[in-house]
Amino acid sequence: MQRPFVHPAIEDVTLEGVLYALSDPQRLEIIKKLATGTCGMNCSTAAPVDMPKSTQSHNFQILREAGLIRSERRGTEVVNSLRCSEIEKRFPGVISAILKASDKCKKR
Amino acid sequence: MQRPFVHPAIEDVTLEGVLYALSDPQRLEIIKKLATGTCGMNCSTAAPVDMPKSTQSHNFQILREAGLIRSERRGTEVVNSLRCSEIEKRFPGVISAILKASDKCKKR
DNA sequence: CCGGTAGTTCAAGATTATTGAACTATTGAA
DNA sequence: TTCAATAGTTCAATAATCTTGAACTACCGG
Repeated sequence: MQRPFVHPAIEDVTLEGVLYALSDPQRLEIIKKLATGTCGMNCSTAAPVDMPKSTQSHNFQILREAGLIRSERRGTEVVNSLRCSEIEKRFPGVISAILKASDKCKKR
Repeated sequence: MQRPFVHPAIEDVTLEGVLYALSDPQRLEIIKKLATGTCGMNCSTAAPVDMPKSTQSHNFQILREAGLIRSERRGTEVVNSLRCSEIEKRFPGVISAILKASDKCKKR
């Protein structure tokens, strides 16, 4: 068996951790993509196309440990889903404002 | 004369840069302290007491380049003030929600 | 001109990020 | 059940950043 995923309890989620996790453009892209779909998404689907797999793993780990996503193994893949509603309760307005603002920054 | 400070135009301020700047607990402290006062504040006053001066300079530079503060030399000191109203216009709700949430995280 | 105050710059060591390569786990098919 | 393919993980090495003491610059008051 593989090492199980660790998810922080919502009360252990820190604002700094959340902000840090979202401060990377590629990680923010992942969150935005997860936010579009209603159900979970595997890593390769949620990540930007050009992201190497090892970088994927690393970034998903950061998002997970920040408390932004929940990851579950389903056979050969990992299904990731947002914990936005929890975080919205803990830090009202933070995630929603960031997601709204992120559309304004479409650079490429 | 010393190197003059560089401030990004508000339209060049990026969400990622703002989030990254605020993701450091000590930098967030600086912003919160600046937010309490109505007028500007010099670096040593705004920074946490135990922060070495060179670290101060570095952190203020990051805040400045992220677009969060404006710095002006006034004789021997540097007066720093928030650019929150500009940023609030550019990224509505982001800064205000973060500042509100940051009170919830009083750990130490 | 001197001493003190406020910050800056530099350099070196310590963290952290990035990613190719090798590996593990699971599934579906022959 | 063995094989190959798929989806991620782990490791290791390099690259990029952060942290901070020490030396330096700039300004002010006397």
